[in-house]
Amino acid sequence: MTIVALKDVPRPAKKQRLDAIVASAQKVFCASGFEKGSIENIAKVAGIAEGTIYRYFDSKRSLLYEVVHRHYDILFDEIQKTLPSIESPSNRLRYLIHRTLLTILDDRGMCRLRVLCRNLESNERPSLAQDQNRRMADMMTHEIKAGMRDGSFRSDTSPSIVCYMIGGALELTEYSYMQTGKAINVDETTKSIWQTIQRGINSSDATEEPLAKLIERLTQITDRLDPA
Amino acid sequence: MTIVALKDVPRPAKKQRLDAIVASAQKVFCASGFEKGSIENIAKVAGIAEGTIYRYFDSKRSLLYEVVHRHYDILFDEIQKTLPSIESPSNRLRYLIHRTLLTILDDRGMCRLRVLCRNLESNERPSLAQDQNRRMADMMTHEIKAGMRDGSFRSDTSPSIVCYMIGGALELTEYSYMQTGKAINVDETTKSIWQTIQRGINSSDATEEPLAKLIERLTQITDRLDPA
DNA sequence: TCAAAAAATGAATCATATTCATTTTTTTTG
DNA sequence: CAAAAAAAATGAATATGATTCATTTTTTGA
Repeated sequence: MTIVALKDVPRPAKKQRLDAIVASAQKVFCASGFEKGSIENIAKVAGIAEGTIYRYFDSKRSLLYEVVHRHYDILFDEIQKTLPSIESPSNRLRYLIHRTLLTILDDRGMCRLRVLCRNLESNERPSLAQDQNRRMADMMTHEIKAGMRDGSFRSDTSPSIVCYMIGGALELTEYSYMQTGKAINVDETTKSIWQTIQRGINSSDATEEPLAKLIERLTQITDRLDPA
Repeated sequence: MTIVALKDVPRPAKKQRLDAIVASAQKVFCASGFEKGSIENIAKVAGIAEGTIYRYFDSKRSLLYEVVHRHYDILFDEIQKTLPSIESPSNRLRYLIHRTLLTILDDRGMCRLRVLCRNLESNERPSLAQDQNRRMADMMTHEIKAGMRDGSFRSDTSPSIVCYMIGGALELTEYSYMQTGKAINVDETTKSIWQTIQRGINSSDATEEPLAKLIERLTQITDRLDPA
């Protein structure tokens, strides 16, 4: 089949065409995966020739990167806007967990692409994909350090390891959702992750209440021993 | 170049040839990665024709799976032998973390293959690669549940999430090592992961020591109030 | 020793990403 | 406005590398 050129319809602006290519790529990659999703198909969906895609992108892979990059940009923009309105490092960290889980649940096709991007063999520079992960890791690390500074987290906490634990749990949750399609209970999962982390790194909390009671008792006894 | 057939050298046994193919594949994949490591090259290293590989394996991918599968078999065999000699669920869980980190540090090339296998697009059955992860996850889950039963871990622990947190932290550590090549401090990392998890899921522990001191004091005072 | 059967071979096939000479459209200029 | 130059798009041709298969070589066993 040959595409009939309607001479009266002007070519779309560069930006528009770029957007169309990225959108088609997202559709095709989400539906068929990266390997099975062919350039031929993407071009067909965008209604253009294969060669045209290569006027906008170096390679199939850089097209994938652009799809994922745009996706993360939207997510991070929203997070940047929300974070300042949340009170403590503790609550902000909890929000990051919760928000990530919402993103995962939002679109199973995108899970596939995110996971793929993370682990695509990157012969290239430090790769865009990793940047995105580091960006989230940096936000988490930032909150953990803030919490350590203001005394709400233990000072012997290793920010990077805690960050790995949270990030890793989220990745495996995403992976499981991608594979099984079984919906995540976002609130429940947030609670589980948060609870363990919190107990692990909080300065006091759990210990505080029973200790306070004991001290109260001690004081009563002391008062009796030493009456005014 | 044509390989000259020396008629007097008999063909190696099937098992031997299989092993040779797998060994060559491991060498080539570790050195060049999966995409760049060509069947042509693997055949050359094994000293056989490309076609021969396809008499032993369906596809390039199933060859990769076999490489990784054998690697995990060796690891799991050793773990199975060691686990029964370790005392409590707590200590066994700690051992699993430590042992995994040792494996990661052992061979950076294999990190590449493990990571790759985890995230290769699997159109196939529940895929071998996932089996291996599940196997480790099952061992961890088993210990966590045992700890909950015997009262050393909190009963409101979510085994799967704790497992994700440990496994995820290990995966990200591996990933980081694979990318940067910066050696992991195995003992230090084990301690960091374990400390956080332990505080997060242990029934008492951290609380115990200060409480014991308080009780000691209380007893002293009571003794004074109530002399024999 | 010779006829099957099994194994190995490597040239041919196939599937796709990528390139590039040609065509179409847009912009510039006289 | 028309023609020339520049920019964009095209899709057939190329390149790469996995996979197949008709043919050759080796082994088996009667």
